[in-house]
Amino acid sequence: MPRQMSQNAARAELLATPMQNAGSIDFEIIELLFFAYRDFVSDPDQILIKSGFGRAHHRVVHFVNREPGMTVADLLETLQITKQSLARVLKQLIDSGYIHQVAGPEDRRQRKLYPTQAGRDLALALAEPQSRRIERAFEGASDATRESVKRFLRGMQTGK
Amino acid sequence: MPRQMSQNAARAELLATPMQNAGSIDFEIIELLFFAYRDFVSDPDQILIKSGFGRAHHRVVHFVNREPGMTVADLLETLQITKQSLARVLKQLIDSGYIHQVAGPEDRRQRKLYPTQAGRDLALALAEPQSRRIERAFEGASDATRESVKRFLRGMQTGK
DNA sequence: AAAATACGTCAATAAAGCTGACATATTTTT
DNA sequence: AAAAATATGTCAGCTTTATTGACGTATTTT
Repeated sequence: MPRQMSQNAARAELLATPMQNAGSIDFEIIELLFFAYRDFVSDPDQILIKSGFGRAHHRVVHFVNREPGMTVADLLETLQITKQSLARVLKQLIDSGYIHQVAGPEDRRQRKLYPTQAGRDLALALAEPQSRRIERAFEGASDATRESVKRFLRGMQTGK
Repeated sequence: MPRQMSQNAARAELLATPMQNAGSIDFEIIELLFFAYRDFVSDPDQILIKSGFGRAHHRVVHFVNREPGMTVADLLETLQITKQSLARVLKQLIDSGYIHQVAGPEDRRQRKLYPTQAGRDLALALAEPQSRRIERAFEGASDATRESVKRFLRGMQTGK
C-alpha cells in the first residue's frame, strides 16, 4: 500500500504526452541536426582511433590544411577553445610530424602553422568519408538546393 | 648556421597551399557543418551551466520529452553511447526531479522514462534559443527550401 | 530449471575540455 | 629607454563525458 501510494504520487507529476512542434518550436529539425552531426563525425572518428588521435586532432589538422600559415591565435578563435586545451593536441600533432611551426616573418612572436605532407594526407583521408556522406545526402539535388543548404548552414553561425 | 639549416630542412616538407575543393571533396560544406553545429549547441550550453548540467543532460531531457515512456535501451540506441555513460547523467536527472522512471506495464524489467513538469519546462527552455537560431537561418526561405534542408539532414544519417 | 534480457552499479581509465598562474620573447606605446 | 601589451608556451589541478569490463538483480523466455 505505501508503495502503491508513492507510485501514484509520482505518476501525478508525469507527462505522458510527447513534446511536439508547439509554440513555433520545430523540434524535428533540432533532432535532425543532432543526428546528422552525430553520424557526420562518426566517420573520421573510426579512422582516428587507429592513429591514437581524437576529434580534437581532426579539427586542428583540418583547419591548418585549409589555411596554411594560420597562427595559434587564429586556431583558438576558430575552434573556440582555450589555449591550454589546444596546447596538448597541437603538441602531439607537431611531435608526430603532421604539423610544423614557423616563426612569423613579420611578427616573430607568432607561430605560423603548416601541414607536412603526412598532415595533408591525413586531412584528406578524414575528409573523404565525410564528403561521400554529404554527396549521398545531396543525391539528386539541384545546384540551387545545394546553395540553399549552404545558406542555411551559414545562417546558423553566430558570426554569420 | 645550424639553426638556418634546420629551418630550411623543415620548410622543405611544408605545404603552403591551402587544401581546396579538389578531387570532388567539398571542404566548404564540411566546415559549414562544423560551425553551424558548434554555434547551435552553444546556446543551450550557456543555460545548462547555471543548472550544473551539461550537454549530455540536454540530450536525455530532450528525447525523453519527445517520446515519453521510452526505455533506457531506447535512449542508449538513440544517443549511441554506452549504458555506463548514460547511467550517471540519467541518475542526476532523476534525483533532481526532471525525469521519473516507471516499471514497464507489460515487461516489468523495463524502466519507462517520463518527464516531470520541471523536465518539460527545461526541455522547452533549451529548445527555444535553438529554434530562434534556426528561424534566423531560414529567414526568407520558402517552404520548399525548408523541406530541402530537412531532406539533406535526413540523408546525412547513417540509418537514413 | 536454464538461459536470456533489461537494468543498475562498481571500478578503472581516457579524451577533451576548463581555470589560474606564471615565464619568455617580441612588439608597441609612452 | 622604459613600460605595457601581445603571442605563445607550460605547469598544476580539475571537470565532464565518454570508454571497457565485471558483476548483481529482477524478470521473462525457452
